[in-house]
Amino acid sequence: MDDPGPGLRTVHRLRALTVELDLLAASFAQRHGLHPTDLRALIALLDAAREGVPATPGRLGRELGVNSAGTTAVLDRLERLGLVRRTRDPHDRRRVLLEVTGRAVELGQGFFGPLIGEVAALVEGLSAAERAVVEGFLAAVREVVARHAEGDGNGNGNGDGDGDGDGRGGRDAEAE
Amino acid sequence: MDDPGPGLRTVHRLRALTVELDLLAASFAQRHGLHPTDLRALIALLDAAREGVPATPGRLGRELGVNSAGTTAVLDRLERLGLVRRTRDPHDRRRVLLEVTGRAVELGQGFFGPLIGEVAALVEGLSAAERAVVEGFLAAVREVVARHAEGDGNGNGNGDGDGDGDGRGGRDAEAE
DNA sequence: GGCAATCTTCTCGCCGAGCGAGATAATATG
DNA sequence: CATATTATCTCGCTCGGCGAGAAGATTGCC
Repeated sequence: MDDPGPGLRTVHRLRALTVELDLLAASFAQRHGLHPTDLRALIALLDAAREGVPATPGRLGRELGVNSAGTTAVLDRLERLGLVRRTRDPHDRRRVLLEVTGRAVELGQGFFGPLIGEVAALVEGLSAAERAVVEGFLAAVREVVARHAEGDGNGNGNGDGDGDGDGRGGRDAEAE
Repeated sequence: MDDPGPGLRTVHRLRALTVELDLLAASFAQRHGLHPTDLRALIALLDAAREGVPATPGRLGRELGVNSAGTTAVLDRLERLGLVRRTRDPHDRRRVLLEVTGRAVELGQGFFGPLIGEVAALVEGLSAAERAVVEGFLAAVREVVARHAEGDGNGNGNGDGDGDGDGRGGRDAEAE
């Protein structure tokens, strides 16, 4: 029962949150006859649709970290469930374009909707300053995680005390 | 593109963060010959060890949402890798106690160490007030997520939570 | 134009993670 | 002491995901 510093305590809280979210996603997926990967794929496709990025099997597979064969299987399942439709790209007929159906959007809403609503309400109950703190924190953490994810192939030599010292520098690195 | 309210933007950021964390965990696992479930199991076991909670296959399986057969398989793999050791509980000899080896601790440090260090530093660079805001936000979100997880028909009583302090609540869900 | 290199997706065969059912051993309960 | 309960493990099976490679389309080079 050590008492870690406030930093560690917060880290721990954050991790607990992600665990909770994962469990929720897994149980939701199972309840709808989906596998965790299917749900991840669906989310990626919904995101792409929302952002207007054309979705293809290749891109999806890369995002999911799944083989092309596996990607085909995922899409077969999603298509069989009526959540995704495959159409050939008229401009490059090697490609297949993926479009999510209305049903997929509904499903996504069913999963995220209430959750998003509550959390959003929670955020909107904060003052502007508080909100800025939270957003800055999230963006900063994500930036850290992304950096670690990149230096993945080898022994990342980052234990060297990057020294950041005060972690409040410029964040909001990028848009998603 | 569309500009959702500040609430939605924050939600989106949070989700992006969890996705990033998942990918990192997956790639780390793969790099070490582990499966995602193995890594989750290892983390759960390390947590239990840190908190002084006795770890058993049954409890682990419940936390992971995995069958008893699957749990045995997970433990076989971890044991073969020299990360976990099984010993019979002398007080209740049906039980098997799980202890993580030093190697497992090292592995955990290798994964979380640098990340935790940076994020912790980041948190400690915040003022006390800002820290309170962040912690409050994380706790509130987690509470919301946990509530939804309950209503999701998933009976797994993962009360792990923040880890320091509360622990054995005793409210295990076996509503099924 | 024709031929080769390249890209995208899908098919096939296989491995193994995780499930259901049931076996086995130890502990509680009457 | 017999019986129910708890904890873990074994067996057989399904099916998600991987590697290899085929098939169709495009681009580049001569």
